[in-house]
Amino acid sequence: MSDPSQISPLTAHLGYWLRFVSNHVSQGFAQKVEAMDVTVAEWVVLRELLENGPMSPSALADHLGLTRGAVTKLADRLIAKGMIGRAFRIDDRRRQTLEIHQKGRDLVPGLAALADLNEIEFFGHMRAEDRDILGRLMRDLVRHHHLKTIPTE
Amino acid sequence: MSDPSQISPLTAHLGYWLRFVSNHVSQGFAQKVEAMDVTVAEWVVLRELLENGPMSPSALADHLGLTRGAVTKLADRLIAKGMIGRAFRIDDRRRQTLEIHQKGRDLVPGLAALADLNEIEFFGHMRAEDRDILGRLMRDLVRHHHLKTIPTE
DNA sequence: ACCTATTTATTGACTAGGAAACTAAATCGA
DNA sequence: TCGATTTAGTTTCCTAGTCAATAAATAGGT
Repeated sequence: MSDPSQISPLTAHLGYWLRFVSNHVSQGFAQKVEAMDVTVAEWVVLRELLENGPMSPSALADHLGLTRGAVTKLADRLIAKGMIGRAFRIDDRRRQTLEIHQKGRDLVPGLAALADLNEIEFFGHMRAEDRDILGRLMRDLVRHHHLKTIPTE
Repeated sequence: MSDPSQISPLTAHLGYWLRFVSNHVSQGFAQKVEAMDVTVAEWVVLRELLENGPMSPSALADHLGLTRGAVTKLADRLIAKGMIGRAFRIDDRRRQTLEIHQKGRDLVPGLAALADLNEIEFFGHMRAEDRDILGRLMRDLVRHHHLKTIPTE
């Protein structure tokens, strides 16, 4: 029963390969942006706030597939760096709105260029058709499992 | 220059989708194994020690693509749970050997079954052809970028 | 033999995130 | 109106990993 030969190898799983590749893509991007004093997670938040405008931590959590706790901490770090701000509401004092500040806004174009560069470095060699297929498969998985993501498509 | 319309959306990047999907797959597996009082990282270690036999923390770090510090902490947790053991050597007292204990050994088949289940839950609905394509694209990326992988196949 | 360099593992400070308990505020219902 | 419930956000504790500094032991050169 504990015969190792009956256990499928890690590498038999698509999840294994996905994690493996994804980790390297993120790591590559992390190295590119660290010189700008921004982490990958922080970049995603900046990008999201710039594209969709100010929004609540909860909305951000839904969009990015994070917990609210994670967003609280991310926001704290970004606020400490002066890149975003918290605005409290008068109508409902539980709620707040996260909005990008000029310092954060100014960083986005440069970071976006690095993101594009990273994408090209990693996937640029693939045939356009294969890139399309990969994108379609990923979006299909997100849709099929109702994974929360950005509703702007 | 800071016109948002000139910045490609996050969702235009394959890296974004890969990260998004991969995170959910790993999280799903983490939830399945937590009932057995094991984390994903711990499972990978158990599986590695069962398949390749006792080895040093350094060797384990190389195999798994982790730093030694990470392995030290992982090993500490697994030893605390009684699943593996540390054996010190007399010939070179810097070195040690990590070996799986019976309690750990007994867990591996059940955990492997959960890994298979997770794979089916997440990718089982896809057409076999699409699964093949996805696996091929991932392996091609690993090969093209010479990403280090576990040599235990 | 002795000093230096290298190797092995550990530790502490840090980023990153999840789960669950918690606080505060608003809403709902009788 | 007032208690109960729901909601929004925070906090605490945990896993997980990095990097850098450290300690301990061995290896190597003179």
